[in-house]
Amino acid sequence: MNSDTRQRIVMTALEMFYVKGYNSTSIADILSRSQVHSGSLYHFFPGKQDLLVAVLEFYRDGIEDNLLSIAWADQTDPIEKIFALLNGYRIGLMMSDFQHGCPIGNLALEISEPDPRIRELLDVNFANWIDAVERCLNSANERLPAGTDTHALAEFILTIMEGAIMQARTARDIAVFDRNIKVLRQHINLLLEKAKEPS
Amino acid sequence: MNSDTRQRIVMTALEMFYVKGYNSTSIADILSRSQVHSGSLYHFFPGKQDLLVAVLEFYRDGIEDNLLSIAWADQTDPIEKIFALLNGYRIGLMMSDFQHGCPIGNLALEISEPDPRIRELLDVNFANWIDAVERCLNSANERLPAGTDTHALAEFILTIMEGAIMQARTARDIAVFDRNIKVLRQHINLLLEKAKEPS
DNA sequence: CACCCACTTGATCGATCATTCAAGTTCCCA
DNA sequence: TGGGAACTTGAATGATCGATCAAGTGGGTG
Repeated sequence: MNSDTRQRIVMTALEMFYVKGYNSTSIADILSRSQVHSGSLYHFFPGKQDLLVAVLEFYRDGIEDNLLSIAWADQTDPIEKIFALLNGYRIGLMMSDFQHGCPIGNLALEISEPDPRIRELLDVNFANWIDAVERCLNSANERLPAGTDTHALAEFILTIMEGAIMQARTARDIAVFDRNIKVLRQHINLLLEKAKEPS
Repeated sequence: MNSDTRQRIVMTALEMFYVKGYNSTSIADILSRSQVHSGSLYHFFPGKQDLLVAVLEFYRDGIEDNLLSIAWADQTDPIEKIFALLNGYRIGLMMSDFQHGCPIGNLALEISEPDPRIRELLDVNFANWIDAVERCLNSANERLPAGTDTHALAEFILTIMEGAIMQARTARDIAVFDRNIKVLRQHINLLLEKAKEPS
């Protein structure tokens, strides 16, 4: 099986869905960018939705190697790992002139009546991200107030990342992103301080 | 000038962009739903983008009367006004079975290369929302720690609202929204407590 | 009454959409 | 070496897209 062409299609689609969105990316766009002919694409994927499924699966399977391990390369403090991860998105925003946000977030808002497979994959991608942050928080457990709900806090951090990217892209101003991260940092600091207080 | 038809078109477009998104809503959709013929629509609007502009202007001009005054009807405490506003989106999510999120947020992520008018209107709509929340925070100024950046905090609250809606819609689970608001509440409480400390 | 102009009707346009398919080509295995 | 499966080519399809426009209708004004 020639998975070379298949992979080129998926990678091209990933990039284009990322930048233009799913609905605004035509099959013709993908074909011309990936130098593949329609027959080949439809040999591997029954339809456009199935291509989206493959893209989301690819993204899901690459989170560890392509996102976390890179962002965390030179971070040992688990709290700083979280901010390093957020900084990765910041860099993506700036390097692409605000074209790149979060691939999953874009799709999550765009797809209004998703195929169950797609909704599930969006969910799994969010869940994996939250899990990774939650593991960081759990590693810093003794520095946080007793009884801190680390899952809810990790979810909250994803929320801020998605919301901050949305606003920074709209304003085309990285300062919006930075201010949001700064307030998050203040919240974390308040938690760390509170944990030091005598109970 | 017959602004009756015009208004019906704008209201229909608002609702459909809200639920299906801009790209996924066709002119034909709007025509059949609003019982208007294409010639009439193009009499009032040169093109689809101009219709989106009208929708965003309509939304901008209605924020005070249609959003804030309703959410704040029986709230006097400025902090509680903020949570009442957030609760309005919560109700919208539940009543529409997760179809309604934030009209502006959806469009902000969907429109990748916006007409300058559109980007500006998205920005203004966000700015008005932030201003409203900032006014609440300023009203509660003496209860917050000295030197609190109320603009950044208001921006942060919008961020959380947008991110929380995104995740709750994807999971189709209101508990996600609630957990996010709960963490925000904890943050606000930490600020209120800190303000009471002797300096 | 006559004229005009705002507005409506609805058929129609070319472009683009996702998708199909018959006719290739390549390559592995028997 | 021959056959068949995997894959490629690229023209073609019908549907749908946003947009156009000539022919109306109706109400207000001169």
